[in-house]
Formats: sequence, structure tokens, C-alpha cells
Amino acid sequence: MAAVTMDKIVSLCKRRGFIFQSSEIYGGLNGAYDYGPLGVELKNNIRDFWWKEMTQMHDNIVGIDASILMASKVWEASGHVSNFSDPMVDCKQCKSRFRADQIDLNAPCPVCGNKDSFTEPRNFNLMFETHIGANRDASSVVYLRPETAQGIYVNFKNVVASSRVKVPFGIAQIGKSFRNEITTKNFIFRSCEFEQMEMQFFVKPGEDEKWFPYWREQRMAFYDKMGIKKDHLKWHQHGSDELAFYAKDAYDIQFLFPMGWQELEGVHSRTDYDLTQHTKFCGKKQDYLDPVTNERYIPYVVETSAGLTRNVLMALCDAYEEEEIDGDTRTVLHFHPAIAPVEVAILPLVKKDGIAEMAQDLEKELRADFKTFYDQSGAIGRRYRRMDEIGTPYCITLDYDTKENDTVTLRFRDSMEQVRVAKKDLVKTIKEATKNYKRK
RNA sequence: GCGAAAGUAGCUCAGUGGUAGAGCUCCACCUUGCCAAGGUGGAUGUCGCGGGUUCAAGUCCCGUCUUUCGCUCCA
Repeated sequence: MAAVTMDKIVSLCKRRGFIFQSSEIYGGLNGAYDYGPLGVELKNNIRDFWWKEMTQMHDNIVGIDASILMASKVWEASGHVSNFSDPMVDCKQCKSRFRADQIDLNAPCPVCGNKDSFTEPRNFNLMFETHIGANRDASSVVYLRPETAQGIYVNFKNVVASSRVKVPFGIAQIGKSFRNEITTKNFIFRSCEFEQMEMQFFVKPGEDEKWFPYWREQRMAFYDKMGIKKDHLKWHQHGSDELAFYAKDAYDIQFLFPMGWQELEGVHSRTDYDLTQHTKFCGKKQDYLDPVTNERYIPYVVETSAGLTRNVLMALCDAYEEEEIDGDTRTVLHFHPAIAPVEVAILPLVKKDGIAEMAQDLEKELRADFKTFYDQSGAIGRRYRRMDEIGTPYCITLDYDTKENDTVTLRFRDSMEQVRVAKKDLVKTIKEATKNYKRK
């Protein structure tokens, strides 16, 4: 079985309506993508799967949804204004580019040896800038957030005061972030506009040692629940030279994308860095009063930060398979049923003798419980293949026997096995199958 | 931002200056009684965009946008 290439993913995404290039009719916009009818379902399903797992399934995590535009001071405090940009110089002779802080600007170019060859250092700030108000003076500059985490930190006191949460507790958030990347590549893997699923877990200083491995284990288990292949995932621990200035320890979950192992999610120990910074910059103590011991401290933070849009790409790459069947190729997306854009397809074996009408009625009945799709066009095998290609886990076929005894054929995507099920048992049977789903 | 290559139907591509094409897909009807490609008919393009050369440009030239690969970058 050949490894999937990005070309095939991009092609399938466009062909079947998962993901399109932004502004395509105008020649496209670099690093921006639009989600089509199936793509938005997939993305929303992954988002909801994460949200349920992180909030509903934990009694000590609450959610927020902070605004994308925030006070500029937030980014001064977080270090993004000063650290999120790199002054760069180019060699005028050989066009090589260097970071201005990593090279002696008075020395000859290390590549071509040319002297007095560098351009003036130019700043590449990775934050998008815009203005609030019609009057574009310096005081109105705001940034589109480059990460969602700060929206959580600046609401720490609000959440503590309003939600009766006690340390240890977490705040979860899903939303868009923006980075003015110098280059974008690999489809939606790195784009200027992306969505993050973040959770900041606030703990008593010292207890981060305990919670850090806990969340690493939880987060890896999440991908197993989503049906992602175990051998497509691995941990990468940041070496001391890779650690961000705020981080005490950092692990990435990497996924084996077509272009190699790449970061999918970070689990980072951020200590009290951010809350301390905001204390300094806003002048108000961002601390926590333990209601039992009356101790006052700034909590430490264990952060789980996943890319939703990267998760979408992962789900597509992980699910994609081309299987050889009798000299024919079957393209299948083996999505976990919980994230599949279409859960159940209803297919009449023939159109005549009232079978199609019967199938349409059944489709309407099942809508309340599943995302359904009705298709009466073409041979039955062809319709199965179409559903395989968009990852529909269950197909229901109605035939003449359905008229006699109210049973239908339930066909499973992965095994292609078929079972005869009474119409009245369909919802229960399908929900049971989803609950017990195991990726082969 | 640098270098190279590419951009023609929804997809994969052919078309080296002279009427815009193929296969698949898609739609309708027929056939089909459970795993694609059977029959009949049909739809689809300012050949990425803008300019130039020419009697004539998908084709040659310039610019531009986008994509891919390699740099650079990505705390």
C-alpha cells in the first residue's frame, strides 16, 4: 500500500468539496483556504470531539471564547511584540538571507565572501496589524492574535471570580489565530489564518511536575479515541536549545504527514511566566487565593495547544487509503464515525416499485440522529465507492425484501461487510457500532 | 524574499503560430437485485490574469498572481 501523497489529498479535497484555495477565481490567495461542504463538517466534528473531550469529560475545565482583537499591551506583556519578529538581512551579491542577530554584519558574507554586501536589517513581525477606528494614527494599532492562549490568561481572574473553579482547573478555548508567515506551504499545514484548540491548566506551583505527564498521557489518548493510527504519532521533546523563553519543559505530538514528521500539538509547561508578565504590565495581581489554606500564589500553567486545521489535515492523511480489490482501486477515507462528514447514506437498490420513496422516507426519519445523505443515482457498487471516498461509515440499502419484512442491508465501510437489520433497530445498531469502532 | 519549474473542462492531461481536445467525473433516461468503468443523450472553458509581437497567440516576448521543489523563515 503506497504512502499517501499530499497531491492526492489536495486533489480529493477539491474534487469532493473538503477544501478549496481561497479566492480561487481571482487567482488565489497565498496561504489561505476555504472549507467546503464536507470540509466544514469534518472540521466542526473534530472541534466538537475535542471540546467534549476537554470540557464535558472533565469536571474541572471550563470554556471561554475571547475576541481576536485584544489590547496591544497584551502582546507586549506576552513578549510577542519583541520576540515574535526577527530582523533579517540579505546578501546583495548572492541573495542569501540571514538573521541579523546571528551574523556579524561587518564581516564578509559567509556564503559568497562578498564584503559590505548586506542590506539594512528588515523586521519581519509575524503579527498581523490593523487599526481600530477610522483614524489611522499610531495609538489605534491593534494586532490579530497570534495565539489564543493570551485570551485565556487575561481572563484568568474573571473565570475564577465567576465560575467557582478551584485550582487545579483548566480553561479551554477554540478559535482562529493569525501569523504573517514568511512562507506558507504544505497545503493547510501552515497557513496565515488557522484555528487552535487550547487548554491552559492552572495548578499550584510544584504540582506542574505531576500534571505535565498527566496531560501528555491524556492528549495522546485523545488521538487514539479519534481512531488515528498509533504508528503515525510520536512524541518529540524539545531540547534545551529548542525551548521557548517561557517554557520549563515542552513536548510535541508529531504526526507522520506525507512530508514527514511534523508538529500537531504541543504540551508545554509554561510556569507562571504569562500571569506574572500580565501582573507586571497591567499592575493588577493575577494570583489565586486558595480558599482552604488561604495561601496566595500565581499558579503554574500546563498548556495543551493543538491546531484544529492541522488536525483536519491529519485526519485526512491518516484516513486515506487506496485498496486493491479485484484489479480495481478503492479509495477510502477511514474516518472515525464520530468525525465523518456524512455518517449514514441511504441507497435504494432500485428506483422503481416504491423502493426509492421508501428510502427517502427512511432518510428523513434518520436525520434526527445522524448526518445523512440520499443517493439513488447509478449502480449500487458505484454509490458505495462514492461514499467510501468521502469516508461515510454506514450505507443502508433498501430492496424488495424491505417491503416484505421491514429489514434493510447495513453495509460497513471498512470491512465492506453487510448485515440485515430491522428498520426499527437501525439507530441503536449504528450507534452501537460507532461506540465500538476500532480502526483496523 | 531568492532560485527553478508549472498553470488548458470538476479531475488527470494532450495540443510547438491557423476552427478548443481526450479519458474520467457530472446530469437525465434505460439497464442493473449488493460493491466502479453497460446503453442512449447532454452540460462544462475569456487556455491563471494583464500587456506586447503578428494577418492570426493556448503556442512567441514582458509583467503579474498562484502552485510545486530547493533555500530562507517558522520563539
